[in-house]
Amino acid sequence: MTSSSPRPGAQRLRAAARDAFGFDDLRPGQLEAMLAVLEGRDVLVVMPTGAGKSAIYQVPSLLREGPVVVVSPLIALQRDQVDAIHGDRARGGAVMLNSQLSAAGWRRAQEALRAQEVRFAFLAPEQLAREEVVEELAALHPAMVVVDEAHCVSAWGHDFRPDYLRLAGAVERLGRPQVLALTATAGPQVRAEVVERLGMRDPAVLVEGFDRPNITLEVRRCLAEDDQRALVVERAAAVAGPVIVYVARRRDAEELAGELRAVGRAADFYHAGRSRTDRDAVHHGFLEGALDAVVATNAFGMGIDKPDVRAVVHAQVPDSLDSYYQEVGRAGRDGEPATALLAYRPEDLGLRRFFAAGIPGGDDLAQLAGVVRRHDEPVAVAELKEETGLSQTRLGNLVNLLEQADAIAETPEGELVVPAGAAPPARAAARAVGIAEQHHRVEESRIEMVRAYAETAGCRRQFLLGYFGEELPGPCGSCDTCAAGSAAGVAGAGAEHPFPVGGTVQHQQWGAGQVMGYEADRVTVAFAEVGYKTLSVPLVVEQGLLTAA
DNA sequence: CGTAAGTGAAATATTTCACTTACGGTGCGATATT
Repeated sequence: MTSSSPRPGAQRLRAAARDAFGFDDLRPGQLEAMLAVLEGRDVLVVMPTGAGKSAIYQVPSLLREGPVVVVSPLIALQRDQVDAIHGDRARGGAVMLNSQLSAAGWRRAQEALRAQEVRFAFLAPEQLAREEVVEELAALHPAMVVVDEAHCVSAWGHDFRPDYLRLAGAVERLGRPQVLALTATAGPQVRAEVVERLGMRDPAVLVEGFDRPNITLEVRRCLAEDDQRALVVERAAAVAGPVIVYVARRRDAEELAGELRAVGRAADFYHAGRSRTDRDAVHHGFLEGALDAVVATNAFGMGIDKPDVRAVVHAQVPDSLDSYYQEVGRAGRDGEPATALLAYRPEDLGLRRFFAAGIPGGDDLAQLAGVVRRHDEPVAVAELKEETGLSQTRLGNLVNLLEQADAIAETPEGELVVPAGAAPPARAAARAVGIAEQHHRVEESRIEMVRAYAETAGCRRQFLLGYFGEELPGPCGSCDTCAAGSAAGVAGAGAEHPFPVGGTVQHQQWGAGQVMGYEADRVTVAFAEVGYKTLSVPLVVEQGLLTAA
C-alpha cells in the first residue's frame, strides 16, 4: 500500500509512524483503522495478534491533544506495553495505574499525566470501578478510551470480572470520549456484544481476515480417556519444535507435562494455581527456548507471542470456537507450517457446561434490589459491599443483572438508584434471572458449536471461518476432513443458499440473527438472544422459518 | 455434566456393586506475612 490515500491524514499518520516508531509503512488495515480513529469515530478493530494493534491508538494519539486511557485485562500485558513507550517522549510516554503502585507512585503517575509528560494511562477495568480514579481521569479530559482485548467484555464480564460490563458507565463519567476496542478474536456474536456493552456509537468495525492457511486443522475422536491422553502425549512428543498443549484442568497440566518430560521433551506446566515466580519462569523459558513444550490451562495465553510454535494440541475441548481459534492462532506465527490438533471426547463438553452454569438465585437478586430501594439517596457499590457482605465479584454480577433488568440504574456519578417506575424487587429479580438464563443459553450454544466443529464431516477451515462470518469458497484441502475426502462430499451436497452468509435474518421465535454459514443442507444462524442454531435448509425454505431482515 | 474417591452393604471373609460426595477456569484488588 504505497499509493496515496484520498483521505486526509494518511500522510501525517505515515510520517508519525515512521518518525516515532520507525515503521516503514502501515498495513492497509492499520491505516484504515487509524484514519477512523483520527476522524474521531468509535472504532472496533478485529485483527490478528502481531498485526500491530497497539499502533492503531498510539500513532493517531501523537497527532492530537489529550491523554488516552487504555483498559487492559492483565497487569503483565500493561507492563509490556508501558515498557515499550514508557520514557519515550516521542511515543507519548505511559504510566500504569494499579494496586501494586505505592502511594508515592500513584502521585508521580498522576502528576506526569496532569503535566502532560505522558499521554497514556494503562489500567484494569476494576480501577474504573473506583470513583476517585474516574474523577482524577475525568479531570484530565481524556481524548479516547482504548479497550484492549475487548473480547474479555463478553467472555469475562458476565461472571468472572463483572467490572468489564460496567465500562460503558465509566466511559460516560470520563466525559464520553471516543472509544476504540481492539481484539484478535471475535466472531460476529462477540463483536455485537462488545459494541453494545461498551456503548459504542455508530462504530467503524474493521475486521481483518481470520484465515491462517499455514495451520493444518485436525480433530481426532477419542473413546476412552486413556486413549485420548496417550494420543495427546504421542502427538505432542512428535512435534518438531515448540508446542503448546491446552488442557481443561490444572491436574491434567501437571500430569501431562510429567509424561512429556518422561519421553524427553523439555516440558513444564502452567496454570493460575502456580506461584508468580513459577509462571514467569515457564513463560520466559518457553519464549526463550529453554522449554519446548508447555501444558497449560487457558491461563496461558495473552501475551504469548512466539513466532515458531509448531503445534497447538487441545487435550480437551475449549469453551468456544472463539477461544479455540485464539489458542490455535498461537501456532505458526512465522508463517511456516504448523498443526492444530483437537483430541475430542464428547464427555469433555460436560465440564464446559459446568463452567458455564452459574445462574444467580432470585432471592439474592430480590434482596439486593430491596437494599438499593431502601436507600433514599443514590448509593455507591462500595457501600453496598459493606452492607451486604457480598464479594466484589458476586455483587458486581448481581448489580449488572439488575441494571440490565432496569431494576436499578447508574447516576452520572456512578452511584446506584432505583429508577422511577421500576418493578418491585421480586418481579425485577425474576426478570434478572431471565436475562441470566438467556446468557446461559447463548453460552451453551457456543459450546454446541464446538461440538459441531469437532463432529463435522465438512471442511474444518470452512467451518471455523464461517463461525467468524468469513466465507471460504471451497474446502481448504489441508485439514483432516479434506484429506479424508469427506469435506468434498459435504461441499457438493445441497448447494441451496437462500440467504447470504453474513446477512441478517428473522425467526418468528428466536428473533434476529446472522447467517454464519452453510454445510450440506443445513444453515447455522447466530441469534442475538438464543445463540447459535442449526436449521435444515429445505425445512427453512418450505416452511418459511426465516425471513430476510 | 462427568469422573474419582469414599461409604456401606451384600455375598462371602476379600471382592463386587450401588450409592454418595467432592471437584473442576480465567484476575483484579486488598490484606497479611516475610
